[in-house]
Amino acid sequence: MKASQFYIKTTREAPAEAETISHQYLARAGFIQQIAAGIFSIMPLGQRSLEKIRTIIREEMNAAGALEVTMPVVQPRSIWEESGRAETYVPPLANFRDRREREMVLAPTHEETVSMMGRYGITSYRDMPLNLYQIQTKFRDETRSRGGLLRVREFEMKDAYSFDADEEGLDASYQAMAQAYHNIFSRCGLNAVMVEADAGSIGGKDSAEFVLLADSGEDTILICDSDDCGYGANLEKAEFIKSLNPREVKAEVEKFATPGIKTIEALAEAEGVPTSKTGKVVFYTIDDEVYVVVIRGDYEVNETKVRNMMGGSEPRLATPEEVAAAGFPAGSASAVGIPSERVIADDSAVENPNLLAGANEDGYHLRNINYGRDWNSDHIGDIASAVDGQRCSRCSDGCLKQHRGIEVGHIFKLRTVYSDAMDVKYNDADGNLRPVLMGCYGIGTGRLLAAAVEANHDDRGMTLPRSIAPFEVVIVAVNIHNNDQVRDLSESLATQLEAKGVATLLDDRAEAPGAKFADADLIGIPVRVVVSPRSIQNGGVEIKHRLADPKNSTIHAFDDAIGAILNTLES
RNA sequence: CGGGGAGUGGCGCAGUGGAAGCGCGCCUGCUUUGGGAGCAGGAGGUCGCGGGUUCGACCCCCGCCUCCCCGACCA
Repeated sequence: MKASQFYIKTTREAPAEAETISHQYLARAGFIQQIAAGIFSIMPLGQRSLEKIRTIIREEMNAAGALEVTMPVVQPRSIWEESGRAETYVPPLANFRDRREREMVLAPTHEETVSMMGRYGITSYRDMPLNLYQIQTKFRDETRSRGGLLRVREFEMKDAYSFDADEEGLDASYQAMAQAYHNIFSRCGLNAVMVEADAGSIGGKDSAEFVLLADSGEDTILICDSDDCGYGANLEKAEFIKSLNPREVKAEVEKFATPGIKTIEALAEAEGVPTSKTGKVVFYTIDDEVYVVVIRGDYEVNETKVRNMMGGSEPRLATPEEVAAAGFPAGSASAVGIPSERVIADDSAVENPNLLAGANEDGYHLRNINYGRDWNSDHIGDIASAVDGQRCSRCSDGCLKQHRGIEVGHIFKLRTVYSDAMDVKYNDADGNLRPVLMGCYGIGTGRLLAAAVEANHDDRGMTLPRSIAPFEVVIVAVNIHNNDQVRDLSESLATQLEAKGVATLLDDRAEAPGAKFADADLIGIPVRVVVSPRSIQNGGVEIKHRLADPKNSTIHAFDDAIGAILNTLES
C-alpha cells in the first residue's frame, strides 16, 4: 500500500479533550474521529487494526466451537418487555418509534435476541452444547463516555452466548470461553488477568472479568500477592479475612455525651480507641424501604454485596427525608432499638464485642454495644469492601494488593435467567422439559484496541504488536520523487514484501524525511525500512524495529533485505 | 442523572464594547530533502444557538444546546 493512496492524516497536537494516552495517540495518528459524546468513526488505519483484532477473535471463537451470527441492533421493545428488562434496564435503553409508531430500542446487549435464536431450534439435550457469537454494535445511552475508545456509548462488542443442558456442560462452555479469552488477549499483546467479578445487571451468577492492569483504567481490582495463590477479584466482589478484636466479656452499656462528634474517626479519637472498636451506621433505601446498615467502623459498605444479600434490588443512600419519614434518628445513629428486619449487618459488627455506637440521640453515644443483647439483625453477612493490604480469603499468607485496570472482557454464567424469562426449554433424556443453561461472554473490540495502546506506547507514539498493528512494515522512501533509484528499490521491496503476505506501507509522500519518521513512530509500525540516497550509498537499506532507539538502525544489502526485514519482524 | 469546567478557521490557542489574530495544517510557485524544512504569495471563521442591553456585542445579561472532567453504571 502506498501512503499517497492511503488516508494518513496525523497531527502534532491531540484534541484538547483527549486525556488518556490511547485517546491522544489514536486521535493524533488518525485511527479515530469523534462524532459526538462517546460516538466515534473509525478511520482507515484504525479499521485495519480493528479488523485484525476481529480476525483474532473469530479464529479463537471458531476454534472453541462457537458459531458466528448477526443479530439486529434495532429491536422491538416488546422483546425487552418479555425478558422483563424493559423495566430494569431503563437508563441505557435508547428508545424510539418507527414510522408506524411501533416502540423500538437500540440494543445495548443481545440476550433477548439470542434467546429467541436458541428457542427456535433447541428442543432436545442433543441440540447442545451450542455457542453463538457475533461482532456487533451496541448502544448504551446512559453510560458516561470517557477516555476516547476506553468507554463509549456506541461500541462494538464480540458477544457470545452458550446453551447447555446441565451444569457440567455450562461449566465446560464457560471454561472454553475463559481459555479462548486468554488466547485472544495474549495474541493482541495484552497481559490481561482474569479475576472474579460480580454479575451485575446482566443477571446470573458466576462471572469473571479480564483486566489489563493500567492506571488509566476505571476498574478497581484486588489481587493476592502470594505467588501460588492466584486469587483476584474486582472491588465489588473481593472477599478478605476480617480481623477480630480481642475477645472480651460483655460490659454494661454506658451512654455518654459526645457534643460535636459527627464522625467515626472523631469518636474513636475522643475515646482513644481504634475505629475497629466502633460500629457505624449508614442508611440505605432498598425497594422504597429504609434500612439501617451496620458495619465495623474501620470498614466501608460495599453496595454490590448489600444488593446481592438483599435479593438483587439496587440499594442507594437514603435521603435525610426518607430517614426521618421512616422514624429513624438522623444523628448519632445505631442499630440499637431498630427492628431486626430493618437492620442489615456486616459480620464484622456482629462478631466483635463492646463496640462504640450512636445512642440514637443527637450528641450522645453508647459504649459496649453487643450483638444479640443490644441489637439484632435479620440480614447478616459480608457487606464490606476490600481495600489494599487486607488478608487474602483464599490462602493463609497472602495480602490483597489493589490495582487499577481496564476491563477488556467479561464472562458470565447466566444459568436460567433468560431461558426462564424467554421460555428457552428442552427435553432431557427422560423426557422432562427443562430450561436451558446459558452463559454470555463479551469483549469490547474498540476498548481492546485502546487498552492495547495503553499497554504499548512510548513518548513517540504507539508500539502496537505486529498482530494488531495496521501495517507490519513501513518503507520510508526518502527523496523518492527525484531519485529513480530510491523509487525503484523501495517499490521493489514493497512488492516483494506484499507477495510474502507482509502488510507493507510504502511512504512515498512528498513529506520531509523527519515527518515520515515521526509518522511511522506515531502510528507504531513494528519495522521501519529506510531507502534513501544515503542508505544506497552505504550499501543498501536501513532496518530498525519500532522499539529500538531511533538512531539505531542497521544497513543491509538489497539481496539480504527481505530476509533481514522478516527477521526483524519476528523479533 | 448529580457536581465542576469549556465552546473563536481542520487542530491547538490568544483577544478587545468600535466587530478577529497567532502557531500547526491546507493551496500555488520556487528552493530544499535523514527526526515534523525555507522564502514568497494565497484560501479558509454567521466567534455554539436564540433572545435581550447598546448607536454598535465575539465581548455585558438571560435562556438553550454541545463537549470535557469527577461521581453513580458498563465491554
